[in-house]
Order: sequence, then C-alpha cells, then structure tokens
Amino acid sequence: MSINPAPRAYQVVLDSIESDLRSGKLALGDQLPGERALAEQHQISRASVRDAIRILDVLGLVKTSTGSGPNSGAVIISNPAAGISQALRMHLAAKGINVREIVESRILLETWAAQMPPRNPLHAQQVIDRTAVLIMRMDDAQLSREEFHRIDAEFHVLLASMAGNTVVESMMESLRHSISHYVAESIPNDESWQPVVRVLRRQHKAIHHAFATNQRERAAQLIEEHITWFYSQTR
Amino acid sequence: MSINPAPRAYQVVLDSIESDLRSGKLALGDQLPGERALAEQHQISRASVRDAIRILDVLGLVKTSTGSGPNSGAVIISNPAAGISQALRMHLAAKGINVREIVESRILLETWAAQMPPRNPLHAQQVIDRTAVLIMRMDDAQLSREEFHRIDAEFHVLLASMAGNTVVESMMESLRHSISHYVAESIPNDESWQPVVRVLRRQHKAIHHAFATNQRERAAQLIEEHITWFYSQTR
DNA sequence: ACGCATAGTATGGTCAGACCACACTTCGAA
DNA sequence: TTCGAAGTGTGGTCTGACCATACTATGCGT
Repeated sequence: MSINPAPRAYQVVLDSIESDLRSGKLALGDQLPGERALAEQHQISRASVRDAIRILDVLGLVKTSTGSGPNSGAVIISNPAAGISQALRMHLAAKGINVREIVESRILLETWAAQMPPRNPLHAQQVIDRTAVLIMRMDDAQLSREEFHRIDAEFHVLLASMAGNTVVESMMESLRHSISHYVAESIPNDESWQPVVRVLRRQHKAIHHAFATNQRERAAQLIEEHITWFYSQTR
Repeated sequence: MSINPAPRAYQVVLDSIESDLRSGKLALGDQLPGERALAEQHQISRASVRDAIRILDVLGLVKTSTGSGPNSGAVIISNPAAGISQALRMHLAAKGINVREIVESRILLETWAAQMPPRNPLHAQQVIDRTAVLIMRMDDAQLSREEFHRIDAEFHVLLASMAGNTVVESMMESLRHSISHYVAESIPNDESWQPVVRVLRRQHKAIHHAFATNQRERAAQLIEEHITWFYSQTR
C-alpha cells in the first residue's frame, strides 16, 4: 500500500498554468514561456515540461508550432471540441460510453438552448441569418457527405450558441464531432444516404422557420424529433 | 504554405490503439505492450510512445503503474469523466465563466438528472446512502466553510450521477471547482453565512428525502429552488 | 517437501544531452 | 533601398541512461 499516489512531475506545470488562467495572468492568445524556460522555472526536466504541454495541446488549450517569433511556441487557444471529442470518441471505441448517452446529452443541451430566451437579440438575429446560409449550402446536391456533416454540425452548434452559455456551447461543439465516425459507419452507402439527407434538409428548414418566427418551444420540439429520428436511422 | 500539417510521431500509436479498440483486439482490462515494445513495433522512439500513452492516460483510457506482472504497465480502463471534466474545466478557466452560466448549467443538468429514471437502481441506492452521509457531515457545526462548500459540491455531483449519463456526469464534475468557488466567494462574512447555511441544510435534507421516497419530479423542483434561492442570496 | 528471504527482471518515471526542421530576425552586400 | 545569407530560438524527435517499484524465480534452511 503506497500512501504516495505518485506525484507526476508535469502536474506542477499544469497546475501553475491553470492557476494563471484563472487569475487572468494568462489569457487567450498569450504565448507560453519556452519549454526550456519552464523546465528551469519549475526545476524539472524539459521532458516533463513537454508532457504538460502535450496534454494542454491534446486538450485543445494550446497550439504549438516550431520556429521563432510571436506566433511560435505554445499559444493559448480554446478549442474544447478537440480534446473532449477525442476523449468521447476513444471511450466510445473502448465501450466505456454508448451512443445513447451522447444522444441524450445532445437533446438535453439543444432543446434547452432553443427554449432559452436569447441573451443577445442581435446575436440571435445573426445566428438566424447565418444558419439560413448554411441551410442553403446543405441543399447543394454536389456536397460530399463529409462536408454535409461539417456544415450540419456548424448549424447545430450555432443554434445552441444563442443561449449564450459557455458550458453548453463548449459541450455542443465536442459532442457533435465525437460521433462522426459512428455515423459514417452506420449509413454505409450512398443509396441509403440519399433519402436520409432529404429528410434532414426538411427538418433543418422547419427548425429554422420555428426560430425565425420566434416559436421557441416548437423549435425545441422539432430539434428533439430531428435528433431522435436521425439516430433511429443508424441501425 | 506547408502541405504537411506536421504529422506527429505519437499519432501512429494512438491510431493503432484506437483501431484495436474498435476491432475488439483490445478490450477493457487488457494490458498494453510495454513502451519499449511499442517503440520497436512502430519504429519510433520510446519518448514518442510515451507521448501517446500519456495522452491515453489523461483521457482516462489507460491506467499506468510501475513494476512488473499482470497489473503493471498500461492497462485499458474507461474513465470518461476524468478526461472530459479536466478538459472542460481547463477551457472554462481559459474562457472565463460567470456565475450566471454556472447557475444556469447546474439547474439544467441537475434537474434533468433528477427527473430521469435511474439507469442503475443499485447505483441509485448507493448514491442515496452516500449523500445521506454527506448531509450528516454538513451538519457538523465545527466544519470550516471551505470544507462545507467542498462537500456541498460533492453532494450535487453525486446526485447528478444517478441518471447514469457519463457525459452529464462529466459536465457536473468539471463544474465542481467553479461551484464551490463561487459559493464561497458570494457570501463574505460569517455573520451573514450562519442563517444561510441553516437554510441550505434544510434544503439538502428535503432534496434527499424526495429522492429517497422516489419523488423525482419533486426532487427536481426542490433542486431548482435550492440553486435559485442561493443565487438570489448572493447580491 | 515446505517457507521464506533473496536476487533477478521487467515495468513506467525521470533526466540529460544531442540533433533536426522550421520561422522569424538581423545584418551585410549589391 | 533591396534582398539574400547567416544567426537565433522554437518545438519535435531520438538516444541512452538511471531510478523506484512490483512481480518472479531461485535457492537456502528447515
């Protein structure tokens, strides 16, 4: 029985950075000190510092690039979808999560966001306009399935952003990307895909119309049906 | 303009493992080959293999331990909450999150989880038992406020876990830190805290009673009132 | 034949030092 | 003034070493 649960060397760097983020000492767009500098600051090896940076990278919190100058090194970004959706995807593969949980969560978040009165009416109007553009782009018959899914994801994330809640927005971004592999597998050929995509287009337009005419309850209901229907097709 | 978006060495290991998980060649509880073996298999250095293992570790997909034998090395587990909640927590730290968003998210997640029929009755019963213990501990008049907030947050996270949705659970878990922090900050001195804590204790007990007697709708309602009431006290 | 201390072996964790490709910076030559 | 070459600092990778740990095999003493 070991009392010491193995304190990892990289943890001190992680803690230090998280603390700096909370206190505002570090903000989006800032550049982290170099790996060699951080190693000396915390009196650990560069390898351990790299562990920490690598973790932040995978979590979508920093973007690293080689070279010198203001855009080099590790720069603070915030791309929650990167880390969280990778985590979800992996756990899906390992059978630690099932699709039901993800669908449930999507319905929860999206219907909530739909029902909420928009926090910023101007932003809401922009969302309605931009989603209209996305709907038109999804009408393009030449669109590859991959591209369709990308725009589809953007459509849903945009709608969810109307409520103006960071937590919900971040999770939405991640959820929508985590299951693309699963979706691609479950509807294998283009013959079965064609009728599906027609229904999806119709549903998207109905949802958009509900938002545009400010029928938020109805929008929520349509979204739930939309998500539920689509996943009923994936078997 | 570089066409090559920097192919990382560790990615091949990650892909290989994800693929083995999907095909079932790797399953929960299995042991990964040693780092030195993986390095040779993929013709990369042990350092790069370690990057991959470290990522799986952070994502909650493997547990690593030193020594030899069947329980040593990297073993496949699936602890989605670990990875997701850490990622989300860091992003919330980076973006800055305000109290309204925390409160909103809490109400959304907690009332939903309360209303859902528990997926695993055994686990639900354990939660009811464990929250009872937490309630007793929060009755201790000697308890420091800091400790009270910690247990309070744990109480709510536990309740949210009853629905058996890992994603929702992870979201709550990632809010834990923010919750106890904002709760602690909002009421400065002990004089104003004493009457508040009495109400909180009463509310906790009522919530627990509703769960114990399987009045889930009522529990959800009480939780919403509980959170809203406290929020109203913070001004 | 058994029990138990010991040496052996394989594991991940950490470190040091080196080299590379890259991107920007600086400075000198045309 | 312009432009190319050298310089500098960055992360990415590799090698090889040493450590603490935990299991495994050995062999001694009974």
